[in-house]
Amino acid sequence: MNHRLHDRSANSLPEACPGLRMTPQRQEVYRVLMGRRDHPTANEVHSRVKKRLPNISLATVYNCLETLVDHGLIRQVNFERESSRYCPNVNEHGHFHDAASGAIHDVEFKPGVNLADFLDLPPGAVIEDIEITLRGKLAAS
Amino acid sequence: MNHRLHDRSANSLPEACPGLRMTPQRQEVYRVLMGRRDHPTANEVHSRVKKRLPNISLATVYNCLETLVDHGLIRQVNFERESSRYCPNVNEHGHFHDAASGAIHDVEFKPGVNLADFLDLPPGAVIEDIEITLRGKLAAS
DNA sequence: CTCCTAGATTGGAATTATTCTTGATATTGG
DNA sequence: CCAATATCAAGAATAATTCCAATCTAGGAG
Repeated sequence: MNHRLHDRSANSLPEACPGLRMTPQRQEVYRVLMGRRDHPTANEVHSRVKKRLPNISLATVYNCLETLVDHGLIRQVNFERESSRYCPNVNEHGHFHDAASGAIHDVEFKPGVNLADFLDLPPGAVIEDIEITLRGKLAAS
Repeated sequence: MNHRLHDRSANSLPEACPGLRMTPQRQEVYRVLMGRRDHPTANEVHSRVKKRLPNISLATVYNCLETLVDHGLIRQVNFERESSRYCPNVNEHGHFHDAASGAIHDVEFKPGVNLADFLDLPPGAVIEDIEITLRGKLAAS
């Protein structure tokens, strides 16, 4: 049995993340996100985490999420003005929001595409972050 | 002097918009948005509108903006969890947020591009709305 | 091993954008 | 002109998130 690169099994934080102190709360918030790869809100994360850490506060969940986002371990995703959602997929990617089911699907870029290929960027623009959100329906296939 | 198609000079609502009752408040909210094509928040719109309609309430500005959005005359734009901003450009387009100046630039699609050309959409996805937000800096050119 | 300190956690209060409610006003069709 | 309907204003209410002050905890220095 060999190790896959970047195989973060759903149980642990990455062994070393510089400057990030590991705590049971952060560990569990991260575990919960990795375990079910949907896009929960802070509230939903709180509910899930409470199964193992019944006394954790919502404020702490917010803190943990913010810390994990700051360290690039998870991503924060916003849809319209709804509650923020959190996403363990740290690759550059977009989201498709299915209006019917409410489900959110990750949308990957096709390999080799470049933003400037399809967007008229302002001259001199250096892009640091991309957020692509699509809303629509999934036709019965 | 001939009329350009869709030339909405900065003074008036489109003559006819089915199902939309014109009122001084809506007129002025729209006028203000067309007059300065930045991306003001509801609060900023309120300030600007008050110059001509000193008694207008913020709630009414919110109502007017919502109505105009519902009728497709303006677009509502959200950045992260900041206040919503409103945009008189109703073409499909994205936004570039300059972190340094705070300015927001419209970003048009290059002609002829198709979403599915660069994104791996879920099978059967029918896109109804696209939101593309870029954050970054404008390098001195 | 114990103490000390920086950082983490908690619960609740505070904040902020937005929506809701209610009563007053205005507009339109008949 | 009147009734029905839509809009407006003001302030209360809501909901997500952040802030705050008071503990708590882990890890290093001694």
